[in-house]
Amino acid sequence: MATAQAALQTEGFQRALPASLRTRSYPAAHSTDAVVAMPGIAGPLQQLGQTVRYQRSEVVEDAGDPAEYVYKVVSGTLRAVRLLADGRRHIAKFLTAGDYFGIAEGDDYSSGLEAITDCTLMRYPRYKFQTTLEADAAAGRQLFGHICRQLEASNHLLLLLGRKTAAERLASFLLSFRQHGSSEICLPMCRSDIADHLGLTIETVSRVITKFRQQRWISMQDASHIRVTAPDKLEALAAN
Amino acid sequence: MATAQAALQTEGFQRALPASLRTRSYPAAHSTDAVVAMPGIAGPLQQLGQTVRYQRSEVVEDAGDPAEYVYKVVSGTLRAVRLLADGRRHIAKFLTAGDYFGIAEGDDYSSGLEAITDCTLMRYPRYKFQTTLEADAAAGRQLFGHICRQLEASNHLLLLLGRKTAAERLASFLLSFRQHGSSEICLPMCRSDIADHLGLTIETVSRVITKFRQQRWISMQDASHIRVTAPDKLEALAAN
DNA sequence: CGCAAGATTGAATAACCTCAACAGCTGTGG
DNA sequence: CCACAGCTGTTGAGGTTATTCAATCTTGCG
Repeated sequence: MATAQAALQTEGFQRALPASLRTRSYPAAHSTDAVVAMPGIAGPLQQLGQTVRYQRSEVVEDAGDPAEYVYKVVSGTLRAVRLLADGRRHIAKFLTAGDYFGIAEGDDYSSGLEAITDCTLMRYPRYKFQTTLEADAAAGRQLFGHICRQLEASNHLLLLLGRKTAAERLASFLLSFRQHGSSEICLPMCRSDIADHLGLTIETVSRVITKFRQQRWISMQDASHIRVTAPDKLEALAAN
Repeated sequence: MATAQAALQTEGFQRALPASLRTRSYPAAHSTDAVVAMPGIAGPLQQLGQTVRYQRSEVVEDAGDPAEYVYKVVSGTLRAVRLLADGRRHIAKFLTAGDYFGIAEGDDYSSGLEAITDCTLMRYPRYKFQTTLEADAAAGRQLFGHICRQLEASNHLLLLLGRKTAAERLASFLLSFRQHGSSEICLPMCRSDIADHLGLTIETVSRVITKFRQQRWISMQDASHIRVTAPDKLEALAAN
């Protein structure tokens, strides 16, 4: 690894470590795994799942670890994280209530899962999950649809990362967090999470948001509470 | 559309049309839909599919059109295309033999499908496809696995587009086209397709490939036939 | 040959990143 | 209560990467 890096530096492809890596902290993963009784959830999966809780910043699963469980988010927000060898990070998805993690995996998790807020998850042993699904056609159909929507979301994000400007990315991102019928946006994640999701730096995220505010397209109570005052402008920028 | 664009230009978020749009041609979609007898394909789907052929540059489906068919590639290479309103383009995936198109769709195709080379496809009416799948659990499992791998590929590409440099993107791309055990790469697509897949311009793609050649990491017979002479260097750059 | 399309190369520019400083908030301890 | 440290977010200056614009080269084809 270090030798490859050195070789590259002599041949014109060296790359400085991004500044964001210096300020980011990865808290240790002391999983509590508190198992709680969970009555009254509909569906055939309820018996074989456990309820588990994690605190803000806890690591639920690391990328590369054996994929033993499937998780379903009950409450809270999490991030699905991928890392390059030198620490550059991408967040493929923010997970909220109803989202699954660990379904479309091979033997190992291809991305990590980390709690952004305190959260509650249902955890299913993967082999039980699969056999149960095969027995229940309706649940299988539902899950198939879920994966399809997730693929569509990924492909949508590909276009954003491949072809949109920083301002367009932020506009798309903010609008995607709008609740139906409200102009209030609450962002549970910090700027570095947003930056790593949109393929930008925290500084660029901050500057674009400042510019939106100066244009009076948004107003802010604090860094995580945003009101969209000119949705048409943002929609024109997002353009999709 | 035009008004939104004008409004933006007065407010500091205007964006010039990318140069690549000027040189790119979108051939008319005169679909031939030649139906050909196709004997001897294994699986329960063979009866309800038609074999259709398309020539280089023909449009199979446009993004936004009603998703009536599922396609399976028999031979040739195609591209799954998404466009922004101003013409910026992204290619989410290059499809080759065995790949499906149209499975994970809602009512409409979310991306277009265009033939890069002359190609042969199996075409299935979508409703028949679904009902057949529900009747055949093994085929359903297989397709589920296929979608999962596709989602994994998309997420992998997200990291590439979000966090990798131009040289790293090209290295990853070239290596992904290596056939098992061979150092010869044959690229069926042109530079603008590569650029739109990797989120770059044709000029940048060209420059990086030139640099690889100058470093003697690759050699080229012509623009589409590349021999990898230093796979270790490319692998170190791709870093994944 | 002459033309068209794709590919390459060069020079100048723009967008975004890096580095650095600072502001605001929160929790801790005296 | 205040001082302080640590962390997140913001802002400014300057640098780097990839883009834009433009010219040239290559290849295939009538």
